[in-house]
Amino acid sequence: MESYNPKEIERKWQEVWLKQASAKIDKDDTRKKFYILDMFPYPSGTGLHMGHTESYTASDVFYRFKKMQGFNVLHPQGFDAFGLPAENYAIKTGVPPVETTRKNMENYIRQMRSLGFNYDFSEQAITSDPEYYKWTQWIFSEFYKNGLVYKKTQKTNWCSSCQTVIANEQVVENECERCGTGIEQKEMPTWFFKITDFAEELIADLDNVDWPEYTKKNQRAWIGKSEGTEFDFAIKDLPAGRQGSAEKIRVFTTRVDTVYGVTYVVVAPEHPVITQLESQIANRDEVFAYIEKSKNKTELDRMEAKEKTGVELDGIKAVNPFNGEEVPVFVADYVLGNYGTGAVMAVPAHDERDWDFAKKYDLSIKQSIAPIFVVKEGKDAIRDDAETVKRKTVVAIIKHWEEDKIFCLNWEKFGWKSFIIGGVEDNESGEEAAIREVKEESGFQNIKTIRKIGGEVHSNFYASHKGENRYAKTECYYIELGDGGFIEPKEEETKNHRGEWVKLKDISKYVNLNVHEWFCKIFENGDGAFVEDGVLVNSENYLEMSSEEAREKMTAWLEEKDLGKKVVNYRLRDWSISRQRYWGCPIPIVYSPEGEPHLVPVEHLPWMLPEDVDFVPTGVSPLAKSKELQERTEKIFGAGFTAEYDTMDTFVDSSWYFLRYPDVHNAQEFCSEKRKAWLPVDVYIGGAEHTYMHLLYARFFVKALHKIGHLSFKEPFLKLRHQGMVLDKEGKKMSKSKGNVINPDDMVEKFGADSVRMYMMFVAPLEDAVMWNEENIVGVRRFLERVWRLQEKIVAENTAVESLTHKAIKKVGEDIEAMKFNTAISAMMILVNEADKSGIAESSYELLVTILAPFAPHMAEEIWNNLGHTESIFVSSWPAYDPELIKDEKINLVVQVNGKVRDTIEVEADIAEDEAKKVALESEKVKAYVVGKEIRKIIYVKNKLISIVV
RNA sequence: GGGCGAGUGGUGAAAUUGGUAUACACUCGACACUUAAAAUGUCGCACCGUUUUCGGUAUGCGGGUUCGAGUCCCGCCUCGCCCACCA
Repeated sequence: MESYNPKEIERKWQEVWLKQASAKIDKDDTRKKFYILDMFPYPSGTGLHMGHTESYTASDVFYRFKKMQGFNVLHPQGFDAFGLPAENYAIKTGVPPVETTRKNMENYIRQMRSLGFNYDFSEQAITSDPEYYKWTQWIFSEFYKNGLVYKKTQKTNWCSSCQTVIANEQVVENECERCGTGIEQKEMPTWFFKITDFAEELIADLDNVDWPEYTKKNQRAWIGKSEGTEFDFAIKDLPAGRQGSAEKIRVFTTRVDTVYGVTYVVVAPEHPVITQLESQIANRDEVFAYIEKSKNKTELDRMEAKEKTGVELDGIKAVNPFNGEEVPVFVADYVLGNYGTGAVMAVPAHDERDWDFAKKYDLSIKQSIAPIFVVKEGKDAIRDDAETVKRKTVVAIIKHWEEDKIFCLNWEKFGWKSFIIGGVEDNESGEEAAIREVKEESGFQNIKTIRKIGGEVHSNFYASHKGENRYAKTECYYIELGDGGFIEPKEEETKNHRGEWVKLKDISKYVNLNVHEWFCKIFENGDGAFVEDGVLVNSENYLEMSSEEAREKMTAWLEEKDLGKKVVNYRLRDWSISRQRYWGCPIPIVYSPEGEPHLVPVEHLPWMLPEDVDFVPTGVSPLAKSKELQERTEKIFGAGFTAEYDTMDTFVDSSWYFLRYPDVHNAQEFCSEKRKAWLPVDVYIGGAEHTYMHLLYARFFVKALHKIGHLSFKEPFLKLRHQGMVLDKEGKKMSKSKGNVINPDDMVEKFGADSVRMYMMFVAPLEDAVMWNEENIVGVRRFLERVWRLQEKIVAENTAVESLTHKAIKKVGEDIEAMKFNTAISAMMILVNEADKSGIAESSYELLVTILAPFAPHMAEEIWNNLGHTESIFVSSWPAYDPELIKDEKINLVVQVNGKVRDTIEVEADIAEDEAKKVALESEKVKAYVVGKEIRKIIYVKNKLISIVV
C-alpha cells in the first residue's frame, strides 16, 4: 500500500467535489432543512487568516455531520466586499476597488477549497454586487417609508485620516477603530437608522435565543437600559419677558431618592439653556470660553487630566421642587449632552462624580441617604417579641495622647468589640454627647481635638444588655487626647465592658460590630460618596423610608404635580450610517433643487455606484465628483436635482446577508416567500468581537423587517457560538508588526488540510484560544497516519475494537452536536490506538472512517474509495450505534471508606445493591479499615461506587 | 474604577455536571528496529516516602457544606478579555 500522501489525495478529492458540485443543494426542498452560517469574510489582500480557518473548519465539520444525518443543509459563503482597505489601496495605487476585491475574493475561494471547505460558490452573497446592493437599497427604502430612517445635522465622530464619519461603536478610546487617529466632533448632516425604537425588544428577545451567556450580557449592557425619573428644576427669578423656553431645567436621574441631597445642578456644554439664558449669565465670557475649550478637547487632554472641570453660571439659580432650595447651576463636560436630558441634579454625598466635582470646587455636600445595618442572624438578630427603641447614638474613636493607639471597648459577655459608644440626650448635640461619653466611659478628661467622621448611619439589632430591639441613628467623632488625665469611671459604666488600647494598625481587625466597622473604614480610608441604597435622612416627608420606596413615592408625587415622570433611558444611540467614502453602497436618495430628499424609486434600483470618480479623499464624498452620477440624476429626476453623495456604513451590508443566501439569484425580491422557509439561521459561528456591532445591527434589521411585515420571525440567529482567538505558540496575538502571523496556505502545504483541520479542532475547545504550535500538530498527523495504515490491519473479527467503535460513534455524534470537537477526536484516538495494536474488522473500519469524515474529509473519501465504494462517503448516513455493544460487561466498583478510595473490585455490570455491598465488605483491603468499627452508613451509586461510613 | 471569564502535571487539555482527578495529545527519558539518523513501535512521565506491593499529599490560597468537592457556598490572590464619566 502506498504511504499517506495528503497533498495528492487532497487535490484529487477537491477536484472531484468541484466536478460533482457536491455542495449544491435543492433549495426548494425545505422538508428537513438546516441552516448553518459562517460570518462571511472581508476579502483583504492578506487572505484568509487563522481565525477564519478555525471557525470555518468548525462549521464545515458541523455541516458535513448534519448532512450525513439526512438534513438538507444550507451552508453558504460570501463576501463582505465593500470597505475601506480596498479604497485605501485604490488611493495609493489607482487600482479600482472592484478589481482589487475581485482578485482577493478569488484568492479566498482558492484558500477555502484548499482546506476542504465545501461551499457552493455559485450561490454567494457579495455585498458589492449590484444584484446584492439593490436589495440593501430596497431595505433602506422600506425603512425610510416606515419612519425608521431620518436625517439630522448633528455632532458626529469625524476621523480626519479616513475623512469620514464613523459610528459610536467604531470609536475606541476616542480613536478611530481602523486607523487609530484621534476622533474630532464635527457637525454633519447624517442619515440615521432608528435602532433605539427597538431597544426594549433587543434586550427582551435575548431571552429567546441560544447564545453564550456573556455575549447576551455584554449586549444588554451595551444597550444600557436604565429606569429613572425626569423632572424640572425651575430657574429662579427670571425677569419678565425673559422666561420663554428656558424657565426650567429638566434633569434625568436614577436616584430621585437622593433629591434632598442636591446641592447644585449641572448642564452639558451643548445644553440649549445656556444660550437661552445668555443675557442672564454674569460670567458669559468665562462660560463660553469653557464650552469652546471642551468642544476642542482631544482624547489626550481627557486621558491626562482625569479631573473634572466646570464653570458656574453666575446669576442663575435652580429651584429644587421638593424643598424649594435654590442651588447653583454649573456647566461641566462630565455631563453628556446626548444622554438623558443633558442635565443632572448633583448629589455629591451619593454620587462619585458629583463628589469629586464638589470637592474640587468646594461645594456643599449634604447627606440624604444613610446606610442601614439590620442584623437578621445570630444572637443580635432583631426579635419579634421585643420592643423596639429608637435612639440617637454616637461613636467616639479616641486616640492616645502620645502613641498610635485607639481606646476601645471589649464587651466580653456579648462578644462585641467596639469603639466608645453612647446615647445622645435630648437638648444635646452629637459633639457634646461624644465628649461627655468619652469622659464618662473611658475616664480620660483632656480632649485636645474633636472632628466628625462620615455621616449618619442607621442600625437595627437586638441589644441583649438592655433586652430590647434598638433602632439606632449613629454619628461618629474622632477625638485626640491631650494627656493621660484620668478619673476612674463609675462602676455602672464599666460593668459590661472593659477598656483597652489597640494599636492603630490593628484597629480594623479588632472592631466587630457592623456600624463600628463602617466608621473604621471611613476613618482609615477617608470619606467618599455613599452610592448604595439605604434609608432617607434629612428628607422631610420621606424620613426613614427605604431608597426603593422613596423613588416610587417621589416619582408619583412629581407626576401628580405634573413636574416630572418616570422614564426609561438607553445608552444605545441611533445608528449613523452615512460615510463620505466611495467603496460602499450608495444611499438611494436624491435632492430636489430646494434640497428636499426623495427616495430613488424601486424601478431605478440598483442605484449604481458610479465608476468615474477620483478616490482621493478631500472631506467631500468622492461621489460628488462623478459626472455620470449627476447626469443620471438629472435625467431621471429633472434639472437641478442632485444625488446623495454619501455611501452606507458597511455594517448595513452585513446586517442582512444571511437573509439573501436562500435565494441569491432572485431579481424580484430579496428572498421569495417560499425560500424564507430556510430562515432564521439555525447555527451561527463567528468571533466574539462582533458582539456589539454586527450582531446588534443584524438583530435590528430582522426586527425592523418583521415590523414592516417582510419577515415572520424576530431573531436572526437561533444558536450562536464563538470561536476563540488563534494565538502564536507563546500565546500572543498574531500581528504583522510582531511578524508572528501564520498563513493557512503554508500550514496546508506543510501538514496537509486534514491535519490542519484536525489540529484546530483537537487542540482546544472551540470557544477557547488556540495556541498555534507546529510541534504539536504531529500528534494529529500521527493519528491520521495510523488510521491510514489500518487498511493493512484488517482482521476477520475483533469484538473489543467493535465495542470501542460503537462507543466512539455515540461520543463523536454527541460531541459534534455540542460542538465539543476536541473530545470527539480523542474518542477516535482511543479507538485507533487499540485497532492499531490488535487489528480491526472491515465493518468497524468503515464505521470509523465514516465518523472521521467530517473532520478529515479527504482521507475519509480516499479510504472509503479504497474499500470499494464508488459513491462519496458523504452520501452515506451517520451510523447508529448498537446500545448492546457499548455496554460494559464488567465494571470497576470503587469502594470508599470514610470518603477515601480503599479498593476497586471488578464486578458484573448492573450488579444489585445488596450484592455490591456484600462484595465490598468482603474485600480484604476494605476490611482493614472497617473491622472492629461500627458501620454507620453505606451509600451505593449504581455501577460506580460503594461508600462506607464508620 | 466597573462588568465578565479563567486558574488542574514541563505544555495543550479531560472529568458523564457532586462519585476512581490528570482521559487524549505534545515535550522529555529509556529501550527495540537500524551501520547511522529519521520514521515506527514498546515502556515510563503530578509530588513525597518505601521502590513488586503500598501509604501519604495534590485541581491558585484560606475556610465551609457533604459519606464524598476540580465541580456547590463564603472570603482572599493572580491572570485575561471587554467597557470606562451613561447620572
